[in-house]
Amino acid sequence: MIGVQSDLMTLHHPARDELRLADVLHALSDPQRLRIVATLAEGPTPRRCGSFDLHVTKSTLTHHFRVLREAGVIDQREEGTSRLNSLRREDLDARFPGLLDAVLAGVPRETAALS
Amino acid sequence: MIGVQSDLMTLHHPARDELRLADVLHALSDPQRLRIVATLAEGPTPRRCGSFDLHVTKSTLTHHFRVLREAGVIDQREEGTSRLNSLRREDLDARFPGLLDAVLAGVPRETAALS
DNA sequence: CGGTTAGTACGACGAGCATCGTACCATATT
DNA sequence: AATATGGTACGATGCTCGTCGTACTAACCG
Repeated sequence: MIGVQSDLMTLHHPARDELRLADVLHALSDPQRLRIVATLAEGPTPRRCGSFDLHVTKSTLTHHFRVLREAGVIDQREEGTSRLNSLRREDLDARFPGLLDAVLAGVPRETAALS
Repeated sequence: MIGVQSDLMTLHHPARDELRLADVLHALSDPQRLRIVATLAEGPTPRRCGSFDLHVTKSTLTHHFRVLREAGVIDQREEGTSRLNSLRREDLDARFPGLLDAVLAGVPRETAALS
């Protein structure tokens, strides 16, 4: 027991119809996470966790990615030694039409810092 | 000093161009506050704080209204013994076009409980 | 005046959050 | 095998949050 989400379990992603608005908004209500989402939205290709230039440690990064994933904002797939992150655009647009676009349009634009 | 926001000072509302996305999202990331905003959006007339049927105490209510006001989501005006709340629709739409509508459209619809 | 109504202020409590450091585990590369 | 890379797990810390209760103020109604 205890291994509720341990070991070989796949990463938990909420299903589209399980997305809760308050959780999504909370996930987006942090500047670091907003930058992650904005960067993710800049290109269609999934990105490695490490390719985001935020000034936080690796463990903090892991934390933010988990928050985003568990709220259903991003999708994380294991790929070799990395974890590839992508926006769950379709699901978000289906459940909360216009929300993601409105948020992305409002993200302050000093978000350069690509890899 | 100290009386930074005390006594007879008018309630502090951030100006339109001072609205910060993360703060707005955070203000909206609580179920109770989402209900307040949704209820406010139902009619054009400002509402008293007490006219929202949330199951929290008065002091908690006060807290939520302050969070919403300080994030710039609502406007509060003193009116006799009450405080009239209204959505800052124009300001929000100007700074974050489509955001409020997207959020309102996504608020779970069990929000009856009018006065 | 006394009482009611609408709301704030303050203080408290438990929970959660953002952050970090250290330790650890895979998978590659050399 | 040794090292590097990309990331997690766990524990800790300090702050903020949501909630409450009690006490208080201000305005209105008799």
